[in-house]
Amino acid sequence: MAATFSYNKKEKLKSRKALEQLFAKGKSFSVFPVKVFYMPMSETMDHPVKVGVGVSARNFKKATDRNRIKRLLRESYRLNKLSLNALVETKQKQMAVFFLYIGKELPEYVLLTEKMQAALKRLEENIDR
RNA sequence: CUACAAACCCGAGCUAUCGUUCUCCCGGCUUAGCCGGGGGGAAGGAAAGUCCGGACAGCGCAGAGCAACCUACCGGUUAAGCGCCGGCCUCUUGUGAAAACAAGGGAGAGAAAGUGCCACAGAAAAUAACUACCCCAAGCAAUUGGGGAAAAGGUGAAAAUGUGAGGUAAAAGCUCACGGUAAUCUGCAGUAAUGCCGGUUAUGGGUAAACCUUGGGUGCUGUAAUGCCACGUAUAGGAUUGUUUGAGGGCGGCUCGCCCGAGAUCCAGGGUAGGCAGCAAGAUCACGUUAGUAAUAACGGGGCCAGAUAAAUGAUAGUUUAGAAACAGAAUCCGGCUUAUGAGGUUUGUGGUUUU
RNA sequence: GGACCGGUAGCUCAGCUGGAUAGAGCACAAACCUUCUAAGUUUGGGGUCAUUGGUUCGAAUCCAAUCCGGUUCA
Repeated sequence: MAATFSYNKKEKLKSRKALEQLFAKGKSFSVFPVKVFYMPMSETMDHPVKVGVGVSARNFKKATDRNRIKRLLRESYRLNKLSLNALVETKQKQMAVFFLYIGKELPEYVLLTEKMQAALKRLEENIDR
């Protein structure tokens, strides 16, 4: 697959079953204000790394705010995902990842990009464990 | 010219790079799909609150009674409405000597069917007699008893239709005159609410956003409805109950009636949580003409304008308006109402200032 | 997406149905008791009854709209 910055339907984590498993059995760490859930998957998927994003409706009542945070999360993942994807692919693994925003204020794009880079780096370190 | 208020309009444009979703065309492949290239569409005026009303679907194309809920001046408008338009009555404010005019508000049927409630104060708060007044009786007298009488009495949100005259023992709509209010009848104007003139009757405090009465209306549930396809498990276990002496059901609260009827309820455990239709051409949008005071309707030719499913419009940089736009994100679809909202524009009203 | 409930003192609640004093417990403050503290006793302060409007003589209570918080169905 070509190394692009895409983030289309295939790369999204959509299955309700997979999400339940991820939250129940997956591991997690947080790089404030983002909490990362991740889990290696055994069954084959149509893309090696599937990613979802989310915000709590409790912290952000307005739908526009939630939409914006999700967009920013997606954007920062999309632009920084390359090395993780390459690593996972060379190791012949499959992964499900979920980014949950746990802050209580609207983030700046620059800050969120930094945090996302840090989170992805840590994911790469933890990939074998 | 400026400040404030109200109503309406508008709700951002362009360029570059990287991306999302739907769709059409072309090409390729290992052809229910995927990949590559190209074209096109892609949130709102409120998408919101869920406060009303429909469309559509299912429930037996739901039968009777009660209950419950909604609604309430009149006419028009609409698919429909607690919306909108026009009118009537009424209240408040302003101007005015008044008539009236202007602006704004009105859950605007019935208190003369019945029941309830009306604190404190006050004689009394609704079949009014405490004081004072008048008459009769008793008593030397103070006074006591019986009756008449709503004309006077601090109060109170509210006190029994106002003024004047007659009348009387004292009084009283008891009678009369001029009024007020309510009901009703004739006539006139108006489709009607209602208004005006005249007559009759009454003079009964308020409260129906207290119960209630009257007129009108409502079957219920909602697109996660509903129809279908695919996949999977346990045709297993325990308890209670029932099979014509009828469990249970027919998605509304109760009763009745009708129909179906061999399973029903609970416990523990197991499985699935995918796809297609519904689902995007319609009470549609903008324009024009005609009818109408208006809401709105009819006609004409023209346009096609989101369709996702952990859920699509973004990020970065520059630039323009005007200041790195405010409120804010479709989820079955429409018509309203309500609320939030940046800058600018238009109109109307009020105040101030300057010039003539 | 639909349905429903609530908002009263710093906290937990009553009062609302049925209209006229805003109250209870805990907490807080002061005094008494004690060598001191706790406990106990007595006293006190503290409320735009979520907001706005309406009905009424009078509204925490009735009605309407709005804001905020919560529950529930599939």
